[in-house]
Amino acid sequence: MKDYIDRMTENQARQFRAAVLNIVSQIPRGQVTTYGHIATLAEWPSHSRMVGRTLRYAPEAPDLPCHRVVNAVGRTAPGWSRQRTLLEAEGVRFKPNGHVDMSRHLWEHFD
DNA sequence: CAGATGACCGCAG
DNA sequence: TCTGCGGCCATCT
Repeated sequence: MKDYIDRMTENQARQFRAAVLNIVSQIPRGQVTTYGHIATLAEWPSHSRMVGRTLRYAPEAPDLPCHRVVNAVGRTAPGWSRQRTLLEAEGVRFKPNGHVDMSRHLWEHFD
């Protein structure tokens, strides 16, 4: 049982952000992954919210496919309708409820 | 320094 | 399938 919380030092926060950007840059075209999964791959589980923050305030780099990141149920980022357009252009299918068909496009970072 | 916020998550109901 | 709620934790007010 966890009776205390590990807090990030500034240096760890820097590495965390770098790891997030690195992971996102590896998402294959036509596939998506989740904030929580990225946090886990970055070795900081439970920091899914920080992943979202990192991407929201990250500089819009052309080589950073942050549009391939959705939440656990496949919902796209609020206030960014263009994300769906970008994904559909890659062949990503959306279900009638407006969510990405995760069973078909979820990227698990297989090596 | 206390309370609110969010590109989140998972479990009920 | 959808909504609500509690938990989460760095930031913001």
